[in-house]
Parts: sequence; structure tokens; C-alpha cells
Amino acid sequence: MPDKFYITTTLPYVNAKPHIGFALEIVQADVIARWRRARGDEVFFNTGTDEHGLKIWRKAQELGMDTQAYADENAARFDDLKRALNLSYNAFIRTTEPRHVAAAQEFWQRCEQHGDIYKRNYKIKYCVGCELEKTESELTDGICPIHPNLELETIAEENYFFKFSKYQKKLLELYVKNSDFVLPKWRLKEIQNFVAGGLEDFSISRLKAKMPWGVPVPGDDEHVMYVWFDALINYISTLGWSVETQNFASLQKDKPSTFEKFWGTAKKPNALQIAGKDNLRQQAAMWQAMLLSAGLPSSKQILIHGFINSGGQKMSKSLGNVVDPFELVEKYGTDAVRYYLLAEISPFEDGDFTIEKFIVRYNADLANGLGNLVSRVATLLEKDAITLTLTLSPRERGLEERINKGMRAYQFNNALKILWDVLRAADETLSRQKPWEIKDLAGKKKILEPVAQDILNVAELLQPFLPDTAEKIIKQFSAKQIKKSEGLFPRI
RNA sequence: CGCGGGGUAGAGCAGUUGGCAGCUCGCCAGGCCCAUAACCUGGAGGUCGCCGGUUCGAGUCCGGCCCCCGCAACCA
Repeated sequence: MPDKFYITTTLPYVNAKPHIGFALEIVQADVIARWRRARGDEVFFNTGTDEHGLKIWRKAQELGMDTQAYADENAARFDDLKRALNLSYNAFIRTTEPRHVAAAQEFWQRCEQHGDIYKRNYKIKYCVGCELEKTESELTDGICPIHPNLELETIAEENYFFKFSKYQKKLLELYVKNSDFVLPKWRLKEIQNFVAGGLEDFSISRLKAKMPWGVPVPGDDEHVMYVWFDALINYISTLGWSVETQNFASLQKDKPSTFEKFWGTAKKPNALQIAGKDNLRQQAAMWQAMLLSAGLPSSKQILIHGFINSGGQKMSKSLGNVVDPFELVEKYGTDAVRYYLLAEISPFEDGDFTIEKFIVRYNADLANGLGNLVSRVATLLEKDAITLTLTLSPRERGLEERINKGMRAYQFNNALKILWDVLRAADETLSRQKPWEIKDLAGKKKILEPVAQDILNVAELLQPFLPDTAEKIIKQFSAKQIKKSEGLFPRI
């Protein structure tokens, strides 16, 4: 019986092009998904786009476009990552889809039934100069930095609020009971401290008159849901919650729904989420409180990755150091980009991307390392027409276990290092045993066969990381007569 | 005393249970000449931020201090 495995990324907001940071998140998720599939699990891998809210609405207005048309255009660009990065997700949910809107409304009603939604005055600061609402973090010393001479107006607006504060205790229990609920450990500590410090209810609606681009609040035509509230629900709307859940409940009592199979149950939560460090609170606290309120199972685990800086600085448009994943793939290939994200960037800490570092890593590991070794061995075999019978399976036991150990801790960089150690050892063996000096073909074969087998073993275990490259090598090294092929990674 | 992360060779980093300080790039010397001017070996280069403690032994544990970087909620 294969295990059911669920993994989801956060949904990127479609007001900008996909950037390298999201590429990191989705490639990490992809490796985990592929790894689980290779182990025989049935995998549900979700991603999608977050499309409601002020920024998108305003941007579409600026462009004179229909808001949905604008969202469609941008959502398509995110889905393009699938091909560019060779991703294996099987679900792409958009928060403007009817099934998601319906789920969000159902979810809202459940929270409301539990007495967790209420209306209250919400004071906002408004800068007449900018004609915009301002949050505290946008202000310096309580005044708008762009219009320091103007006084801010305070506008009181009625909003719906979610009783976040009510769930403080339950959230803390959740963290205590599941010591690896959030990885890395210090992020769990961070969220624990945050929740322990006290929670304030948060606003979950906006006045439709001011900003109509959102999910309508059930039973109140004046309001739409604040984008965060609806966006988080994608993790379950993508599974067919709640329409399917309800159908199953009435029709087939004993058969678990897709939702239960993948999202899990209260006793056995099953959902793995992956998110950036800016999303810790939303995913590990707010979303979990929302699930508790709606009477649904918590997530099982949340992985928090860091940010990618460029030359030690934050990527920003004004600095001109923003990295476009499509451009990189175009120039250097999918697997080269995947390799950098997985091998060079620490899975949990902030990482750094510069084109110089990328090229150094590419040449050292992909061109001089893997690519050169494959071509080295293939040529030696082809030249003397040495035929081998290598086996793809059973895999080399110890090596596979070491990779699995790294993967269970989501240490992609360590797992890859283990594989590269094998490649290095192969190069060393060749230099020491000098098969090219040996006249006797049987003797030559004796040296080359285990080296070729090592390459095949590495290729097989490399599949979740560099699927395309791995497949090429497996094909090449499964032939009786291994032949030289085009270089995998030409030196740059 | 808000919270968290970091400070290890010229640069970038690894060091999970305390046991002779490692990796990649760069630099120097040698080897090889099968391979994508690739590969292999050796070398130079570090008071592991500072001070104190525990220990036979600390980069690793404990206490204090200094510096750098994020975050401080309804900015999606």
C-alpha cells in the first residue's frame, strides 16, 4: 500500500514576475515530491497563484485592463516555470477559480459558526498626499516619509476580524506536541515566542466599495475577504475541499475523500508545506489557527527556507540585481539552475546568488566533475569496444541509505555532496589505475566496470535533483556498448 | 533588558551527539596525457569575533561582552 504524500508551496502573488526566490521554493518542493514518488508514494504536489487583493486590482486599473485578464496573463507566467524548471506538480490552483472561491466561503462560514468572526471598527491611517492607506511600518515617526508636511488622517472602517487570540493556547500545544512541526528548529522557536507573546485578532475583510477584487463575504454584500484569508485556503481547495468532502460524507461514509487521504485527519495530519521565512507567521500560526477554527486537521510539517541575496544584498529592482529564473534557464539549462539552487543554497539559511558564483559552481561540479567524468569513462569504453552489463537495480545499498538520510532532513546540499564524493573517488581511481595504459582488455574492463557502475548508481539517485541529466546518463550507461555522447555540461 | 540568525584560511562556506580544524574557488609546485585545457598528488595560508568557566580534552557545552544581518504582525 503506497503512502499518500502531500506537499504544497505557498502561492506566489501575481503582481510581479516569478523571481529566483520562488524558484528555490518550488525546486525544493519538486525534489521532495520526486524523491517520494521514487519510493513508491502516491504524491499530490500543489502550487498555484494568489490573485486577489489591492495590488493586483490597482495594477490592472493602471494598465486599463480587466482585472481577471491581468491575473490570467500573470498566472500563465508562473505556470511556465513548470517547463523551465522541469517541475512535477500535478495541481495548479488559482484563487480566482470558482472551486476555490466556494471553498473560501465555506471555510469562512465554518469559522463564523464557531463564533470566530466578528465585526469591529478598524482604524486606518490615510495619507492624503499618497491617497493611500499606510501601515505603521510604512511610516517614520508616525508621519508619511513621502509627504512629511501633511498630517495623516485616521479613518475608521468596519471590518470583519478573526479571533486569532482565541487560539494562542492551542497553537502553543501544537508546537509543543510536534517538535518538528516547523523546520529548522530555530524557526519553531521563533514562532513559539511570537505566539507566546500574545496574539491580536486580525482583519479579514475589506470594504467592497473601496476594493472589490476579492472573494465576497457570505451574507454581506459590502465586504470582500482580505486576500490573506482566502489565499491560505488554497491548500485544501486544491484537494476538492469542501464540495467533494460533503459529497463523500453523504454518499460513501466509509471511503476517505481526496482531502482526507492527502491533507490527513486530526489524528494523522499529512500535509507538508514549504514556505519562505517571510511566511512563517502566516503559515505556522495564522493558517493553523484558521484550520483549528474550521475544525480541520493541522498541517503536518512546515519547512521554512531563507532568502536568496545577490552579492550579499537584498535583491531589488532599484539595485538592478534581480535574477530572472527564465533567463538563467535559457542561458545555462534547467538542470544547471536546479543544481545551483539545491547544492549551493543552504536549504534553511539565506543564500547568495551571483552569476560569477553560478559559473564557478557550474564549471567545478557540472562541467569538470560530472560531465567530464561521464565523457571520460564513455570514451575509454567505446575506444576499445568494451561491453558491460551494468544493473540499474538493486541499487548500491549504503549509498542510497545515505542519500535518504539527507533527504529525510531535507538537506539537499548534503545529499548532493555525497553523490559528488562518489564522482570524485571515481576520478581518483582512474588516475591511480590508469586503464589507458593497460593493453589487456579484460584487465581494462576490470577497472572500468565498477567505475561505470558507480556512475550509473549516482545517476539513479540523482533523478529527483537533476531529472533530465540523470535520465540521459542512465540511458547512456544502460547500453551494452556504452558510447561517447555530447557533453552534458559544456564548460563556460 | 523585544525576537531570531550569523561572526571558522584571500573569497564563499561545512563542521548533527565535545576527541589530531575541513570543503569549493583562487595561489604555488609536481604528476598524468584516457576525458569537456579537463583529472590526480602535494604545498603555502586560520589566535575557529573577544573574555571567562566546565572538562583529561571545546569551533562544538555554560556565562558575559562586541560587531554584522533580518523581523517587530494585519505591507499578499
